[in-house]
Amino acid sequence: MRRAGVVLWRQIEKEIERDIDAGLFASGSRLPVESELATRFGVNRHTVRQALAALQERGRIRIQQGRGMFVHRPMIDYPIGPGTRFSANIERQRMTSSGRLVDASTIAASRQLAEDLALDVGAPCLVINDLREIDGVPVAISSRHFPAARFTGLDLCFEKTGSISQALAAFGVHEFHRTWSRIHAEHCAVADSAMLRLPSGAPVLVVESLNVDAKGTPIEYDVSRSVGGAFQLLIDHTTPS
Amino acid sequence: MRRAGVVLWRQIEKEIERDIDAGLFASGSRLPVESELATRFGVNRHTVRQALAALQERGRIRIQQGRGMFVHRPMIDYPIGPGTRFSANIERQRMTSSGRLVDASTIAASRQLAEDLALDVGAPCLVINDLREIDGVPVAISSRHFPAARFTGLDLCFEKTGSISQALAAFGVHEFHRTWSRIHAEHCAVADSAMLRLPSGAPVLVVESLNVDAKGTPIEYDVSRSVGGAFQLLIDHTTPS
DNA sequence: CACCATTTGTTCGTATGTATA
DNA sequence: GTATACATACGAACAAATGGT
Repeated sequence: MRRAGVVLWRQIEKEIERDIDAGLFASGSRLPVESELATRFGVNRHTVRQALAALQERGRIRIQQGRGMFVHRPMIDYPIGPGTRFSANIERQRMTSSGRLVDASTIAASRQLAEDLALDVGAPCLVINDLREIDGVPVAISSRHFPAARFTGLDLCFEKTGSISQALAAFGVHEFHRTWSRIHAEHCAVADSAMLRLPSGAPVLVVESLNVDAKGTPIEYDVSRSVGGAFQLLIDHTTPS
Repeated sequence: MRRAGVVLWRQIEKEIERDIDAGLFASGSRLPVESELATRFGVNRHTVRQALAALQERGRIRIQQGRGMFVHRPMIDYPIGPGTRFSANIERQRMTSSGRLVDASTIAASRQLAEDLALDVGAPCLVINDLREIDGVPVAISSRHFPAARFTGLDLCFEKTGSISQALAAFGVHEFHRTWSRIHAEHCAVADSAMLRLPSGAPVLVVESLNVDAKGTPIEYDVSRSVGGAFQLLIDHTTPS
């Protein structure tokens, strides 16, 4: 197990970090106590301590004397602006992201939805719910609303490609950008708690947004609910684009 | 009681709305059942229903068959951009806002804080904690960090005026703007739960931001924790200013 | 699982006032 | 003035959803 050329505590540091990344320890949860880790890795307690100190230095865990060690999964930076794309944001941070279709249906536009998508009240809207995962862990549920008249069959296209951008391209929309975002926090609805693997009542970050095509016509109204500590939205007020 | 010239159900709608605004029913709490309201107002159940339907249409209550009717205090729209100011945002929506100093202290800049405020690590920083209230209800706690070297005494100035803008003006800063914002959701810390009158664990919206003066020098790093359903941040991606 | 009470939703019918042609 | 259409208001009964026993 022990690789040559790399000091022991570095190997242990990497191994613990892998466990954290794999979701073996939830963010905020307690790590096993030092002595337990020492026996697991078959080394002295001092050796584990060196690894743990390094992890704390890099902000991966928080050590509190007398209480324990708590894993600290750093939030994923998520810049939002006109050109926001999910996968690109995540993959820039060396993580794998995937979207999975949960269900699709057609509803009649409510007053608010009609206003956002510039439709008549009651106009048919295609709703696609998809679950976004990062490194295999579900982090967000997205409810995407499209004018059904223009995008019938988009759900099938999305299911095949797994990407909204590609699905939209199949409908002739090669370019689109975000015009506004609305953000608030609420507690997780029971319906979502199962899919996001959260206790009902846990905080979720809700981001609503509107995408328009190159001509400025609204094409997608999106409500995305993400796990509380998963994302940190970044907004740069200096650059317009 | 019945005014002439205004139809009955409109009068009842207004009266119920007044009760909600007066805080007679807390946000999320159940309204009396239809029959009870009908007898209270001395009208038929249909008449109350019309009033209630109108209130739901305007988003003031949420009606659920079999469960009841629940008051829904709408989120306060809070546009964020370079020129974001708290009081101006709130007072635009016909509410009274006030800031109250909780405490002030001087700390040494951490690595992150030093980076944000363009200071050396360990440089003294003035921290002002203030509680923001709307219509007398606490909605947010702000932790404002200033370079102590430039702004010693700012806390006293803030305590007197109750406004950061005015306090800064006294220090020769008449113009400042926000360069970036970082946003995430987490659950309420025990320390804050008392002041925000929240159950510990309730969702809070955390907004970090950096203000710079006219020359682009960082003057204030701010962490604001607001009650989950209180605010809806609005971001307009089309206008840079 | 069935059963029940509570509460909102829906659909009849009836009567009245008001605006319009 | 009359006829028509529409919104308002009341009454009674039943349907449907919810939550608990």
